[in-house]
Amino acid sequence: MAKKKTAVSTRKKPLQERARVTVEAILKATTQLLDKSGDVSTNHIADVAGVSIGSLYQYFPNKDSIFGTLMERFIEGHLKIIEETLASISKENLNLELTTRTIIHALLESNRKNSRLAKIFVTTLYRPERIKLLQKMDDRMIEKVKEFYTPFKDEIRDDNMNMMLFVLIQSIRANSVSVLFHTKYKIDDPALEDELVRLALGLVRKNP
Amino acid sequence: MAKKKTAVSTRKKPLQERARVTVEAILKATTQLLDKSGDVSTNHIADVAGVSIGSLYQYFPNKDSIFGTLMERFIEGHLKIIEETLASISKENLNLELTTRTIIHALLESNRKNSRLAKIFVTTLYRPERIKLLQKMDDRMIEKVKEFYTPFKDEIRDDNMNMMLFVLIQSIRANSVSVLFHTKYKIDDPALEDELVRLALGLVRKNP
DNA sequence: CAATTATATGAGTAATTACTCACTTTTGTA
DNA sequence: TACAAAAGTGAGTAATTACTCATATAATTG
Repeated sequence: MAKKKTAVSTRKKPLQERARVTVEAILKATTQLLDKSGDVSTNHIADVAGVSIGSLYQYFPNKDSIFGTLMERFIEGHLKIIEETLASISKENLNLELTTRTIIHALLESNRKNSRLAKIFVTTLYRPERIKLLQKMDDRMIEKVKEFYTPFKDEIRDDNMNMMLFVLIQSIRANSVSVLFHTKYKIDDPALEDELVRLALGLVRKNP
Repeated sequence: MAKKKTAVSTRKKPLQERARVTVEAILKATTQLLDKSGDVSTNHIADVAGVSIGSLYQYFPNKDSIFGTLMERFIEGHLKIIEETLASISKENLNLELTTRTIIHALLESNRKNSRLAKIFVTTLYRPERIKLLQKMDDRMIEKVKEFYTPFKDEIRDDNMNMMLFVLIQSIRANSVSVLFHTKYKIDDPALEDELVRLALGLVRKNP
């Protein structure tokens, strides 16, 4: 069949190490195929992963759940980056511009390294079956960034906080992903980082 | 067959009025289906359009070309909005903030009214077969916005001009589309417009 | 009013493909 | 070692679906 909705994940959780290897191989193969080839059928995924199609369906209830898993990982990665930056910044000598730049740099770097995942993100994100996940993840992002900015609460605006952060997050995400598709504007161009820092500060800073 | 690449558009151009009606019906039906239903097969599109599948293939060499046409229209619409705003602004009493707000307002309004098309845009844009079109359209957008800002060249930055405008365009586009998928942040929330205006000015204005 | 060209039709088809299931092999453990 | 549970296999299948083509109708033109 071409389409089919299987009941929500009643599949096995991998318990043994070899099973975890299988699952990872499937995810890796999917990433590769989504990036390169046109053929992202489950059979082909299984082939490339060096695994039988039966094994694939032991751990993923349907094809879409593979994409879903990849997407969750992508956002989790971003949340983790913010957390780590949050933890690493020195509590003395706090500097709004510098910490903003640090986090933007880290996000850009992450998208550069995981460009495949990042591209898949944008091509599979805005599908009806994903919207809820998207909203939940955006909420978490906003909370994290809010936390990130608390040490600077005297410097930043407090009107419109949520919308402001929403716009900030969307902008950084959109730019750091869309450059992956462009040849003219590149993710490792320092000018991109500069513009995003300027964008962020222009948004969050109180008007003097 | 599930996939097939037909030679590039060797199809008929609609000459008579009835043929143009047919083409429009197909595009309209496709828009509807992409927005609502899961079934966007060509047969179903033809059904909803009230047209035979044979007619569909008289004017579209393959399924994807329908999406391509829709996408071109979407961007053409945005370019037109900028042009119109450009034409309408009074040559005296030029005001950077006001004109920026005018154009952002118009773009948001356009996306609100054509929300279906806007959503399709984002879900079908970043596919390998579209990237070239995307780049060409982004280039045109940048040139248009550059033109838009020439009357204010004393007030705005002139370093990094292209990257600056690229980031600006991506940001406005991403935000005005992504809110269409969210329930919490809405496209007709005045706060969104405010944030985008702030974002734009923060990016383009010279540092005092 | 032909003759020509444009438009419309839709049953048929060849490919593709998501997923199942009956079965085998491997691993953990009592 | 025996047994159960976990993991792995892959041929088979039922749907789906993009697209063709032989044919019919409508509009245009001379």
